Amino acid sequence: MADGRIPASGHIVREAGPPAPRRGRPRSAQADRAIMDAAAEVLAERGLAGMSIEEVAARAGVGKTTIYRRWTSRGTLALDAFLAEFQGQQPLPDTGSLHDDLLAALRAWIRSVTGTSAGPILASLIAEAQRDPGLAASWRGRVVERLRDQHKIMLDRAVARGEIAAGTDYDVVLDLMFGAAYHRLLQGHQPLTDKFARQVVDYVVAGLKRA
Amino acid sequence: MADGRIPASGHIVREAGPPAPRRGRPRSAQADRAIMDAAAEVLAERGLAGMSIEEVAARAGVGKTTIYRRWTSRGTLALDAFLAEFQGQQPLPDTGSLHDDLLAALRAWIRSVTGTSAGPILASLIAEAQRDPGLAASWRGRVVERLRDQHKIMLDRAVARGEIAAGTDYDVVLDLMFGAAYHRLLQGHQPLTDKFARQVVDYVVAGLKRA
Amino acid sequence: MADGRIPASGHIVREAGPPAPRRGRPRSAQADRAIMDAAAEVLAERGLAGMSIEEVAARAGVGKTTIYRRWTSRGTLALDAFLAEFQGQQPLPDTGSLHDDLLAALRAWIRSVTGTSAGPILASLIAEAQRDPGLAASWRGRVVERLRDQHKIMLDRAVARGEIAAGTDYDVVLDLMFGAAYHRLLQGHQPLTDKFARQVVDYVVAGLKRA
Amino acid sequence: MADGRIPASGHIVREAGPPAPRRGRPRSAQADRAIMDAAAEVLAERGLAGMSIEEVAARAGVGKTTIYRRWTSRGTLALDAFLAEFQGQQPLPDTGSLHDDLLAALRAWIRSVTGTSAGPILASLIAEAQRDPGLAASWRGRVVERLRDQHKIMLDRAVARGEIAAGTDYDVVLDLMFGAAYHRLLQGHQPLTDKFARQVVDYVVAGLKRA
DNA sequence: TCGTAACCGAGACGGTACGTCTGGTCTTTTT
DNA sequence: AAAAAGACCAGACGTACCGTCTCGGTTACGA
Repeated sequence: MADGRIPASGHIVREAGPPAPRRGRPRSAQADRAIMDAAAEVLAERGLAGMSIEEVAARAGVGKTTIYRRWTSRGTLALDAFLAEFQGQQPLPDTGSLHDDLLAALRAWIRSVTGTSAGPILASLIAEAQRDPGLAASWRGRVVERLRDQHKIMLDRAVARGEIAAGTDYDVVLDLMFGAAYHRLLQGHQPLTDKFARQVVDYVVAGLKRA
Repeated sequence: MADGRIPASGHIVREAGPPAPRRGRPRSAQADRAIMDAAAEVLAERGLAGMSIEEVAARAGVGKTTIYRRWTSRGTLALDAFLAEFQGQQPLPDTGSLHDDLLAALRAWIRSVTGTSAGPILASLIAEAQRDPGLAASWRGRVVERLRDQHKIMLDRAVARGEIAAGTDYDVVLDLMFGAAYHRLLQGHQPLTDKFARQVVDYVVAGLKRA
Repeated sequence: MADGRIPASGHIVREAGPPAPRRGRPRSAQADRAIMDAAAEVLAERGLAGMSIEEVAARAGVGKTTIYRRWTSRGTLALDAFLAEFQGQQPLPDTGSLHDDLLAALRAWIRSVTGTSAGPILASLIAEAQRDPGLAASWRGRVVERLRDQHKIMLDRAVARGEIAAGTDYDVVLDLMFGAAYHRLLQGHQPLTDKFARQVVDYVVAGLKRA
Repeated sequence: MADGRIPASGHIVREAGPPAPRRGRPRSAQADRAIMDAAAEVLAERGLAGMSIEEVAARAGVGKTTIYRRWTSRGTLALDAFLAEFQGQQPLPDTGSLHDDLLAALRAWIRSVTGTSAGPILASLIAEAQRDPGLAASWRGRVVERLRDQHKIMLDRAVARGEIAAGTDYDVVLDLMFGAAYHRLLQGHQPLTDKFARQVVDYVVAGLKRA
């Protein structure tokens, strides 16, 4: 599963059969919300490095155990709080042209990352994932792969339209495009401008049509 | 300067004039070496996340202040220990063809990153740089820019040979290529294979010639 | 009442009248037994300090509330578990001589306290009573006073036999004798030997006849 | 040693020889005082059961580690704070008569225990010692034995005067007398009155002269 | 025979305190 | 003036229990 979220009740996971009885007091949805809100708040104020479980618990008016019961680590909690906002800001454009689709997608990403507090948070989540294997797995499964699946649809359409060759390696194409963008976000050696977006897409599409 | 290393003597930096008298006991070169060795050792064993100043000091047989006197943070110490090995493993190929130059450079990078302990350390240094502005500055100045300057020489040669256009934006080209590589290193969603290196260089060069 | 045991049903205590209707599901005698057994087990293994309600509940296969419904505190539960064994090990000797009666009583107490697990448990119950007023009251009512009433019978008999004066302050006599014994149990500065028992009784009886 | 106090510096204990160099920063005497004062304060306010290391640290304006560096447990810290006041309140009377010496000593003990906050603290220290072997050892060594040595001097004098026999077992005599007093303190079944003191001493001295 | 009251096990809840770890600083003596 | 040593304050960590609460369900009585 690898989503960092700890499932309710210590029972063995059931594959099928009746809907499972659910014993004991159910998890409080209110606590859930309070924790997520508090986490998002602290995250925006101080970043992931300055976010302690202790403070999130205090702000949410919740015991620390109530957090530890749901998330395995600071990182996975932050990921959930982050995705609540970031998820859905990444559209799946359909302009009829690969070039314009990719450009729209990249622009949306850049806009999220430079225009909101998402940029540094996203960066620090990748950073945290380097030391928290559980978060790394969640990150790959819930962010990287999910976004990538969306983006592959654009490439599928381009193949269907005959714009690019059928055997194209989608992963490499997307690594080129988003790798460049993540590179600038993480290293900070150059700004994430709109001109950059256009240049990247131009190069990538040019390479695709030639290759 | 931004190299994270703290210069000897707390005196005001002298611009010119006599070679400066240097009062008091000079810094121990032996302590220097012991610290670097200990840091490299811990770094290899436990990674940056598991490296505490406390332990490095203990292993080096050195007081904590002796470390704090030389480096501003855990990250800058780790950077120094890292560069002692990584520096120089990145060659400046000159094959007479842009494609082969880029491929050789990327292959060297991938070899360092997958074949030695440098990969995870490099990743964790980038991670640490997200929370330590001093390290971020050092990282950009001593790693990113330095390597980039090397790589730009390859592109200069290609322009001179007439392989690519004169106005080409080197930064974007290098971001595409190395961005893709860093992307796979940091996200871990796909492996850093030789095939990947070839594909990336093919795409980038194709795009360059077309654009 | 002060016995730490909580009576069934939250109803107002009735003074007299019909035998009370008793509505709702009656308390499970099986749970009762399971709790007492589990408590005795943990008590023997880890002592009172290492006995948590949580673990007793888990071992007894019982919800924590089922325990809290019956006992006001860890101490009162432990007292019940303790008395189940200790009660009845303290005989009421009747040898025809005060000296021998007291000696038999003291010997029985010392045997319980040194020969079984009762010693440390008894000590830790007195310890716990210092911080739990409810337990302190129960302890006095159910252990100290009860035992004392028994011992006073021996003194009554001695008075009847003309062995000691009629006005003798029983409390002081018993405090001397058992105080010395408790002292050694709690401070551990000297062992509770049979010789000690004999000496104590000798001194006390000598003092009684003289005074 | 068994005094619960942790000696400074991690060095091996030296038996003899030069006064030892003492490396590193010495323990702060100011922190020492602040901790003791804070502990005494909390102890008086809430008793030992309500005294947490956390609060003592906070009140003393000191890090928790600074306390843990000096004392092995809550109990040994409390003992130190307690003895700072209690020690010295127990005189060594010399009236020329065993009866009057013992009475004066017992009265002084009762006065300390009933007239000041020492009573409940003393009781809770004995209680705590039942679960903390380190405290138990300190308690025996620093309180019980020390006081007992004082009291034995009174008995020595009585032997010298020919008041009591030479072979008298001092431990039993003192257990009788102070055992009775501790008994009332810990069980609370009867008050520690002056009449009680007189009766106890009368019985004990009567027993001694007869035996 | 049904409703209602009190019980049952499970487990989540808000808290407190634990003892440890590390960070970065400060204070000694020694070189 | 720098070194090694080690104590200093601060504060987060993750855990253990506390005593309470909220579920779904059971058991007995009395209407």
